[in-house]
Amino acid sequence: MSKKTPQAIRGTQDIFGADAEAFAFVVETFERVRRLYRFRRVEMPVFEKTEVFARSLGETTDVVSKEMYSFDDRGGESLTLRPEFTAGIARAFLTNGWQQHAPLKVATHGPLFRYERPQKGRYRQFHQIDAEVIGAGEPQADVELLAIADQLLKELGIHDVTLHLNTLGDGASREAWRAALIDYFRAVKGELSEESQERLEKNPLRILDSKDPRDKPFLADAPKIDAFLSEEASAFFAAVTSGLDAAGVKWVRAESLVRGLDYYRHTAFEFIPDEGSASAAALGSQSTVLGGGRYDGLMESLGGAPTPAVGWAAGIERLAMLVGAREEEPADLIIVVEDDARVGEAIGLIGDVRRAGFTAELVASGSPRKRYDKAVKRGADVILSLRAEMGRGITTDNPEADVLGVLGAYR
RNA sequence: GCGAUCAUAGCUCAGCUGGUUAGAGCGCCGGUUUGUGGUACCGGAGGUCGUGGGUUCGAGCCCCAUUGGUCGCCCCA
Repeated sequence: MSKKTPQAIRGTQDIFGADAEAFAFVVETFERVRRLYRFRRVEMPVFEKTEVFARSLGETTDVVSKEMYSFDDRGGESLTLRPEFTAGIARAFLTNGWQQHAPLKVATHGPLFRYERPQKGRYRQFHQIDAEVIGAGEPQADVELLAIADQLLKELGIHDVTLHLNTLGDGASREAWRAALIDYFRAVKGELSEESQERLEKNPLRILDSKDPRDKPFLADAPKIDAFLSEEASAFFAAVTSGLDAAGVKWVRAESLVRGLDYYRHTAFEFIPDEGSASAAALGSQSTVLGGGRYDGLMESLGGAPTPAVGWAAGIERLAMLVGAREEEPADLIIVVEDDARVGEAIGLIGDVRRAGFTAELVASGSPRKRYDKAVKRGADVILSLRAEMGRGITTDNPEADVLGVLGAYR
């Protein structure tokens, strides 16, 4: 490595070849499925004023307090590279008068940035697909949002992940549950892991997620959200689950599934690989492939009117890992110029072929004698070789290939 | 922020307990062979062994630091 060449930034990736094809397959499939459900495409800025994230995610969250790429621009304003989509979309909903379109179903995808230690399925610049339904307070919105997620995963060929579903209740239910959890765990604080002792102050719901063996004995008897649900909240959850059943979306109840961000209410969910499955092995410790929930409280934190909303996001890199490497498609035609005098002829011909809608590649460099072999290695339906002597220069394993029609005179 | 582990050619790796000019396969470039053919052979380019210090008569190999990769904790998609 030359001293003069700068290295790529830690946690960024240069995606190429079969991996890039897998990435593109995820995005293309998402675009197709999103149209099926009539989610509207939106393009969002990659950066926002820092307060957009600070206010919506909460100053104390890990994301805001230590994972954001924030900087002052030349005018002295603090800006931040988006660490997630939802806050920016909520801001746009308020500043652009998108209320008039409510309930608004939108979808987007693109890069996000988080200053974290990279590991399997986790990067500093990563990419997500994202779907949100804004201004819809009824459980049917949750159901539709989960149905699109479920169909997307199936169309990607991912069948060994399951929807883990929970409810956090409405604001009052959630607060009562939270208080009960704090009481419960505080009583045994000394026996909890260091992490959980800290979580007790910052984010007590997260203790339920703990993998530490010291915490495990206390988890089973911890207070359950179901005991604190208001009548409305529990009716809401029942409507979501029966809607999922009607839609044919398989799910399991996950009582310890919580969200780190405070703005979540009611439905919370993650699609997680089944234990022992190929997808579980492919993802390592980053088990969640798609996650989200209802965030009825968010708009108010940004100064808007109370607005119900649900959404999810999924990591494209993680989905691409489950899809597996995909080979680039071979060309319909490769033209090999074995005689440099015929390069002009080749350029004209390949233009005709491409305008006719076929994929075509030209091999006209390197040792003329090795060009044909190079073409064979790359692979194509049809290889046309232009040599010094005239004569048949076409080889194909597929005599029915449509591209042969364009090549009439060369047969 | 914490921990583990790795870093030799474009790629995948070898390099014995530290000992002369650092190797292989693949790939790349050129040539020969074959001549409708993913063949075989010959040759070539390409490495200050991630970087910087140190120990030693001598370091790719040992020590320290640093950067980066990989994996885990935290957190999260």
